[in-house]
Amino acid sequence: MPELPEVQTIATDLAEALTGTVIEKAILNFPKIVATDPEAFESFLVGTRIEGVDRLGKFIHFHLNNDRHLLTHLKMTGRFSLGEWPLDGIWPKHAHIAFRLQDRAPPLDTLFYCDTRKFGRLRAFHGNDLAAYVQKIFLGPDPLLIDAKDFHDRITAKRGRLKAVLLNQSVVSGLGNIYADESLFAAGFHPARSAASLSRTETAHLLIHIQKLLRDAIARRGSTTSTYEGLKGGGSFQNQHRVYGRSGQNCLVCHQPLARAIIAGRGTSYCPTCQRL
DNA sequence: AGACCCCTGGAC
DNA sequence: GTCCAGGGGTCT
Repeated sequence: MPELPEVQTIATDLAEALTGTVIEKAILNFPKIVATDPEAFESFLVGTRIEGVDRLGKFIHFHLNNDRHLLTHLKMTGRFSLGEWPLDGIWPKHAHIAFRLQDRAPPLDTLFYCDTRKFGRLRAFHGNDLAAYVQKIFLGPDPLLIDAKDFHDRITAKRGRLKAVLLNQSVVSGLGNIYADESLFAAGFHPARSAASLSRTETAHLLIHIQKLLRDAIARRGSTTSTYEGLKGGGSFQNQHRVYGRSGQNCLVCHQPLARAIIAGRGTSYCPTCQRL
């Protein structure tokens, strides 16, 4: 499941592969994957040039010319791949959109959006509409850019358990299940602790661990799991996980068994000894 | 805060 | 066949 480091890796790779490229043609194989008007989607894109690709929380943001924007959320299983324009209705498995790239030769003349579970969504916007959409969903600041005071104010303003608050994209945008569990372990906080109870010192400590974890994970091109695949293959940060996917195994610090709970509706791995309420 | 929903594939 | 994976929207 792509989270901030995986989405960052994909966006960086897309930017390198596609900046300056014109979208010659686009076809939808599964219209529901487009959350804005699917009828208008293809003509919106035809002839536009990709001027850059970056990340907005867990969204991938394609900057197009003429103040047009394409926002993609990969959710659980979305991915991009390069391939050959589908002839005779033959598409790669789980490919839902094809973007034909100008001045590229087969078999790499097409960008595909693929998504096994079809949870992901693409949205096409003109500039002002993009800003309005980001406001509408209350997308919070990036955890890599936020300062300690703003982080403290946002975390402690929410009632609820700390893990649930970290996963709330309107508090900070980009953390998912893996990096929430890993950062709580690294910082020594119990996932069920009340978010509002953290002191200034504690939120500062937590933020330092979140940022270090995200930077290390980006440096390793993210975590490869059963469902994440980047444009150029997976990352290697899964080898650094200390709690995610390890419940029942022993804590690498205190050697007691890691526990599992459901918090915020998500499977949660933590060390009951090292992470105190 | 929790339940359900959107979906598919892999583990058992 | 049943359960599980879990981002995020929606409803209670």
